[in-house]
Amino acid sequence: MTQSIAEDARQPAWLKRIEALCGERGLQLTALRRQILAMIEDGGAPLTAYALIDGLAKAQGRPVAPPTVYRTLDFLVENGFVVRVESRNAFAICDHPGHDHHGVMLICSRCGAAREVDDPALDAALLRTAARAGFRLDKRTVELEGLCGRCAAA
Amino acid sequence: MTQSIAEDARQPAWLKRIEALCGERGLQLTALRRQILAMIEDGGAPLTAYALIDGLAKAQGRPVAPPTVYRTLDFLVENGFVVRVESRNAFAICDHPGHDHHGVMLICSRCGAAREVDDPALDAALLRTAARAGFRLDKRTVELEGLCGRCAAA
DNA sequence: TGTCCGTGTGTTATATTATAACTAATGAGG
DNA sequence: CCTCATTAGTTATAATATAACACACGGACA
Repeated sequence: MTQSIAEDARQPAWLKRIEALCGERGLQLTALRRQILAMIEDGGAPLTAYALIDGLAKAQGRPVAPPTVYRTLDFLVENGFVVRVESRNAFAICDHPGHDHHGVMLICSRCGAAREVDDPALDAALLRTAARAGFRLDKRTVELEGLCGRCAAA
Repeated sequence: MTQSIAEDARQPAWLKRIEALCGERGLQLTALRRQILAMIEDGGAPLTAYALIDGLAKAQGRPVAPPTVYRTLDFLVENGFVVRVESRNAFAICDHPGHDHHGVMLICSRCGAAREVDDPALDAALLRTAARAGFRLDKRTVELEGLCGRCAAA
């Protein structure tokens, strides 16, 4: 209601993008969904469902049951706003929301940060690999673990 | 079971390979480890730890506690004889034991079968992606889900 | 105006996946 | 024989995830 123009203007790009997509698709970006998106974004690294459950409980001053968070994560993942990091049982903001995310997740084993990069050449290589094996590709999980530039320097 | 001596002599290639590696490295391929390898191989699809626990319990006629199986899986994975399929919380025989497995796992969403393929071109693409991001790569998790040739035909 | 319905959230209980910490058996080398 | 290292067994519990049902709320529309 009293949302100032200034605040509106400072809305991060990723959130604007997601709001636009929800508008287009008739999806509701509720308070809970926003809150969970914000927690994931702020985390600096992928967060587990239980980290979100705990954070949310703290923020709300009362316990939050797992299904509340898992359902919200399902929504966010299904709609491509969040990516599940399989090798960590964790969740990260998707850098290319809307598109089926063909991104590669680079996960630093030292600082825990995850960065999603999109690489058409790699993508093409994946498609060729699948095609050569006679495989009809639906979903990709590409997660690379190692040291990010910053941690490698240190 | 009609397991003949002839069959023994024809010990499957994967098992021979693993035995040889254990010999080289001074590792013990114990009965439990063999049994779990065999169960995974026979499964036709990656097996979860609890599927192994249940199968083993049935085979031995008495309960088997999780740590027994998880420890064995740790050994097999650490030594590159088995691969963990992250997107399924399951375990599959590694097709390239001994080498750090840079394989790609192709998982059929219909029949559940998983096939590991090695593709140098894809591997090179992964390395380039990591290098371009200033990332020192340690470990790869590449899992592609879709329909295998057989299931796609049906 | 009221009720029906779809969507989102809350609640309770439970299933599934995984590990910590300690004990016991076994076998190789002194 | 003793000692040590490795493997496996046992007990308890932690961490991750889902099923099933109840409640709230707002929009469609007779």
